[in-house]
Amino acid sequence: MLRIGKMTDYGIVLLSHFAKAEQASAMNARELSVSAKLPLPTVSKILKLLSRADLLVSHRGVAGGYRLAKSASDISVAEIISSLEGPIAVTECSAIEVGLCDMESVCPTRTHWKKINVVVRKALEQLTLADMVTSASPRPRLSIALGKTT
Amino acid sequence: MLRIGKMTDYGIVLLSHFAKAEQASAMNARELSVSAKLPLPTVSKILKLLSRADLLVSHRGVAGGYRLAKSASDISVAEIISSLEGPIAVTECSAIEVGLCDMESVCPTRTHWKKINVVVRKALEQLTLADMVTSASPRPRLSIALGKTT
DNA sequence: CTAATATAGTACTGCTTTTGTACTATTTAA
DNA sequence: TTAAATAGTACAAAAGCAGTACTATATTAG
Repeated sequence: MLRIGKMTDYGIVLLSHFAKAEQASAMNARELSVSAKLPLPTVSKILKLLSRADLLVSHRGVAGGYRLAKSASDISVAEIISSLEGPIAVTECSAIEVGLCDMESVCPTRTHWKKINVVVRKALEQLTLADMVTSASPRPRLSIALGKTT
Repeated sequence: MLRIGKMTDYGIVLLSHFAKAEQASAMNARELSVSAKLPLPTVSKILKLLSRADLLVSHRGVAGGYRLAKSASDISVAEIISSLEGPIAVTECSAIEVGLCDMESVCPTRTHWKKINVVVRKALEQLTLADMVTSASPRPRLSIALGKTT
């Protein structure tokens, strides 16, 4: 089913709130919890992760809060996913390097994941937070050209 | 982490065996279990699913077994994934239609998943089983052009 | 016609992952 | 100095998935 976690779902929702009110510099976790109707601890957790990944800038203290670290069109969906769920990889054995998976000698084509990952990651890098907020473009026109190097 | 289940992993491995020996009409579950070094019950389960999805053709009885239903270049990775894990969708609320998710009024951009799904699915439809078997093309040259309809 | 072989279907158990929460520390401004 | 807000860590509960076993059905061989 190619699942991405709920955390990423929430993350995009929260980031969308920032993107829509980009002028309002700072929003704190409680405000967002109310406006997004998500539990506060969960919101805090996600905002934390997003700021650690430099998608949000945090400001602590009394009048603190979070704000978008860069323009919504400069934040790719790939970035959002990898900050909330780790590197984009379809299975463990292709996240890092070759040679970790001890079954590599057994299965002749465990390299297939690398190919799949490349395709998926490229696709997600094209989508930005700005695209997510745009209610227009019901179906983004998309063409993928896949040429082999052989 | 964008996880796809192990079942799909195994499925691609098994299908690769068929693709490599495409002339050998039929292979049964036990043979494949040995050559792929995967547990027999698991192999059976996967082959069953793949044949139900018309990627393999089954033949029961004494000299029975499975064989590829069509050419490896006509089997897309998207097909393989959806036959082993259900429809390709990143979350439940975008698998089918709009209107199921009761939070749709709350979150202004729950439609984001639809956009993400379209991009990912398109990407996976481009990759075929034949690509998986090709040990050449270490990094498939890939260009994605994304134009908005607005 | 019977027996042997192989797939088809179903149901169940254990485990891993992920979600969600709570608690404590640290920073900042009034 | 105090209050407000983020940072960090640790943990418990729940959901999803992997893997196995068992039974039924079909097909071929003798």
